[in-house]
Amino acid sequence: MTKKPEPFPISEYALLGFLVAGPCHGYDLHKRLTDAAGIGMVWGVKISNMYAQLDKLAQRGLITGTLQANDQRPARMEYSLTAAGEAEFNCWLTQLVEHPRDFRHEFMTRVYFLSLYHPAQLEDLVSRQLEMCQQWLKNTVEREDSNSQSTSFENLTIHFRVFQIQSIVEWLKWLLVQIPHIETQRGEK
Amino acid sequence: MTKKPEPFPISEYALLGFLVAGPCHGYDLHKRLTDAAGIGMVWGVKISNMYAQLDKLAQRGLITGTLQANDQRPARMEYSLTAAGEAEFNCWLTQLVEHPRDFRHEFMTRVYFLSLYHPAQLEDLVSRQLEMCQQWLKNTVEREDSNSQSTSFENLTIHFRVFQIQSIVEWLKWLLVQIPHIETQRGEK
DNA sequence: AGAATCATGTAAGGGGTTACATGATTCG
DNA sequence: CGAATCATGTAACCCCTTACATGATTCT
Repeated sequence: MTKKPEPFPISEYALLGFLVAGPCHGYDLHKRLTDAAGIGMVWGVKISNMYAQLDKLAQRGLITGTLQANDQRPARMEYSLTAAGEAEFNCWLTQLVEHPRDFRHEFMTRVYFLSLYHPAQLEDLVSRQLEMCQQWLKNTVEREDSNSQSTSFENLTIHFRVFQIQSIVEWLKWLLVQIPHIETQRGEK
Repeated sequence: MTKKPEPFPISEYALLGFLVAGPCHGYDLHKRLTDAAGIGMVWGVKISNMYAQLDKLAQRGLITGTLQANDQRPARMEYSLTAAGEAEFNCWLTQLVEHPRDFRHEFMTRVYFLSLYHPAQLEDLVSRQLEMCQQWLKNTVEREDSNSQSTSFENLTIHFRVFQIQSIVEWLKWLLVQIPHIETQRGEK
C-alpha cells in the first residue's frame, strides 16, 4: 500500500518528471514545461515562479543544483534529480486523483509522463482512475436523489456536478480505447 | 452596451449580492455566504478572509460600514451597499462568463441571486450564456479537427475540453427546462 | 542596429489559508 | 461548568503573477 504524497503543488511534479530524463537547467526546463503541445496544454507556469519552485525542490532535497561557470554566457545551474526526488515522483505518478477539481491538472500530467516513460502502465492507471470517478458519480447521484423533491439551488449545483463527472467518466472510457493508438511522442529534435 | 467589470474576485460580488437585501454585519453575512444549500455549495469563504474582503469593498466605496456600539455584546460593524456598489453588482449580475474555468463559480452565483431578486430575467441570462458556451464548443471542436491526424497528448487534452464544455451545454439546456419549476427560495426565518 | 533568445533571478503585490487573540452569552 | 455561538479581527504564510534588472549572443 503506497502512501499518498502531494501536499505539494502538482506543477512541481512536472519539474521532477522532466528531470527523470536527465539533468537540465532552468531555462530549458521551462521550455519543455510550456511546450504548447505538451504540459503547456495543462499548465501555464511562469518562468520566475518556476525558478522559485526549483529552489524549493532543492531545499527539500528532491533535486540538486550544480553551478556551471561559463566565461562567455551567464553561468547556469544544472539540476539533477536525487534518489529521493525520483522516489517521490514515481510514487506520485501512479496515485489516483481524489477530487474532481484536481482532475484536469493532475491526471493529465500523469498521463503525459506515463505515456513518455512507462506507456505499458497507462492502461492500469486509467482503469483505476475510472473506477474512482465512477464512485464520485455514484456518491453525487445518491446525494441528488436524496433531496430531489424540488428544484432548489442546491439541486441545480449537484446536477451540474453530476454532468461534469459524467463527462470525465466518458472521457476516461474513450481514453481507454485510444491507448493503443497513442503515439509515444519522441519528437525531440 | 454595458461595460464589463470583474477584475475583482467573484466572491466579493456575493457579498454585495446579500447586501442588496439590506444592511448586515459580517458574522451574519458569513452565515448566509456559507449556507450549505446556497452559495455555500459554490464557495468556501473563510470568515477571516471575508472580513478582509469587506474592508476592501469599503475602501473601493462599494459598501459603507457604520460601527454600532453595544455595551453588552462586542460592537459590530453594519455594512450597507452604496449606490456605486449596487450599480456594480447589477452590472455584474447579467454579464456572461467568458472562460470555462470560471463557469461554475461565476455562473452559479449569478443564478443564485437572479433567482432570488429577478427570477424573470433568469431565462434570458441562461439563453445568452448557452450561446456563448456553444461558441466555446465550436471553437474547441474546430481546433480538435485541425490536428486530428494522430492521437497525441495535445488531442487528448483538447478532447477532454470538448467533453467538459459539452456537459456545460447540456446542463444549461436542462436548466432552461427547469426554470419554471425553480422554487424562489424564501426560507428565511 | 534593433529584436529576439539565452539565462537567471528579485521585489512587490494579490488572493487565499491557518492559527491565534479576545471576550461576552447562551445552551446542554 | 464547559462548550458552542456571537462577533471581530491580526499575523504569518503559501501560491502565483507582474514588473523589473542584467547582460551576452544571434537573428533579421
